[in-house]
Amino acid sequence: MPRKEAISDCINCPIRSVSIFAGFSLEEVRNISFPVHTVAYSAGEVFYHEGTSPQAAFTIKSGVVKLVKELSNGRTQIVRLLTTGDIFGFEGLMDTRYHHTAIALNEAHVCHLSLSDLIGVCRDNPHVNEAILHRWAQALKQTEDLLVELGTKKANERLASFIVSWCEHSGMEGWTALPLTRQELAELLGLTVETVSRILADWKRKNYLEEKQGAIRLNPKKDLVQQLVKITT
Amino acid sequence: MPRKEAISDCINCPIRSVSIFAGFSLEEVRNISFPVHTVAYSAGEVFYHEGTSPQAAFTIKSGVVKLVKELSNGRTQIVRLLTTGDIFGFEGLMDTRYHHTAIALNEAHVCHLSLSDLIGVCRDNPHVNEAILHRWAQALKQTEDLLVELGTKKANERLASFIVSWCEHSGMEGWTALPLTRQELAELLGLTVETVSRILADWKRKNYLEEKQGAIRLNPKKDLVQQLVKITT
DNA sequence: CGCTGTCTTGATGTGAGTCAAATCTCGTGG
DNA sequence: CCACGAGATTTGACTCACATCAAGACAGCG
Repeated sequence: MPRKEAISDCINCPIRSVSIFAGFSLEEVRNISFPVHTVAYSAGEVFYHEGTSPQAAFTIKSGVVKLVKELSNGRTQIVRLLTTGDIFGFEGLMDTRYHHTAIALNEAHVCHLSLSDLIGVCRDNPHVNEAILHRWAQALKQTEDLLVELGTKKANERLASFIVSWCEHSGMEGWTALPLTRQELAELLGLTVETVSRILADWKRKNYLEEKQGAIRLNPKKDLVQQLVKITT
Repeated sequence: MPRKEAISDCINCPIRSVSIFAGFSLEEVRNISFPVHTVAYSAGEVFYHEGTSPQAAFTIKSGVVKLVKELSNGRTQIVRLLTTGDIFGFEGLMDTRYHHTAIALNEAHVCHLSLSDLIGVCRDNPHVNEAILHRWAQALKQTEDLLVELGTKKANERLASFIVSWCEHSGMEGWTALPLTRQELAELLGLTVETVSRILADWKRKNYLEEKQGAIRLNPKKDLVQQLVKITT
């Protein structure tokens, strides 16, 4: 799997303001003392496997990444979805194993941060430290929200609130890329492919939403979006 | 609700070694510059409500605490169970609202740590900082594990793996206190009271486990414990 | 253009929710 | 110390949402 690599231009990084270096001055960014590489991964490529020994952490410049846990019996749960600005693999700072398998859902560009380098930065720089703490908090919140979905809602409610929040997250209005297969939606929401397919097909028939090669659009006629949201409660 | 309070004797604290002050020298502990109170809560008492403004964080000296999230429609999800040595309310360090409602499941003794005091300690002391980061990581892992349970397993499997891990957690062999009502087991595992009751009744009939006023014991005859674990996969 | 994998749809089974009632527990006050 | 009542637990009968099994229809790609 030949992968494009390049030294990152941190100074002009478009996501610097949301990265863990957000608190850095230009000066400090310039002084980042270790190499940061931008690496391209294509859909389906694995960043690392659950249980293996952590070498690196990543920041997403573009693309969508899933973190999954797999049971011995083959059942799979997507634990978190990550997009631009999100970081992953940082459990390597605290633990000797990765907690999930990380896989790109589409063409993704990420910054590769070697953990051995990162540990030092993290220790020396309170900004980074705090930034990382914030990310953990955020991840926990996200995970808890998903937990509540799975624990308290039924199939159509889960799907509705996921779709709606996914579309909102990316600005709403118009087409939103949704690089998840039915299978993956199922693995995220604790359902089966068939159930997801049926519900989505139903909504398309009812004109609640449209779908077009990996992108969806909620029908702007308000009451239809409401239909979805209201299910959510 | 009259509640017993007392200034904590941090030096001789039985859980100091697992607390966020674990890395402190005796000297440092002696110098903790703010008052730490030990407070007793009785079963059902609320530490704080989701969405309210954080005033304090807590460390459990004894007892069991549940963190719950409630939906507008009345459905409730227990997000995490906490026991001796665990901390909660620490999202107050990062956010302006508590993320859950915290409730004592039985008589509980906790150390009350004022957040305004804690912020300073946290900033000044890398040990504490790291300890807290560790707790976040731990909480995330725990939550993810529960998420996987809810997303991939069926009723009896969820209940089995919860019971087994709960018993293991507290040393196994013999009776283990289980201060959860059927309702609460249901709210933890995304089930209904009736389902929990039925499964448990069934296991008791089959002699997989015994129950006696808020305590359970897995039947030591190995194959029966195995029954439970094997369901778990 | 055929193949492979994804998606849709139908038929059927069943796990678990719902509703309702009987029974058990335990704390309270007489 | 016992009786009472509120809440917790159990149990049964019934329903329904979702999983499972099994074909087709439909891409996207070599």
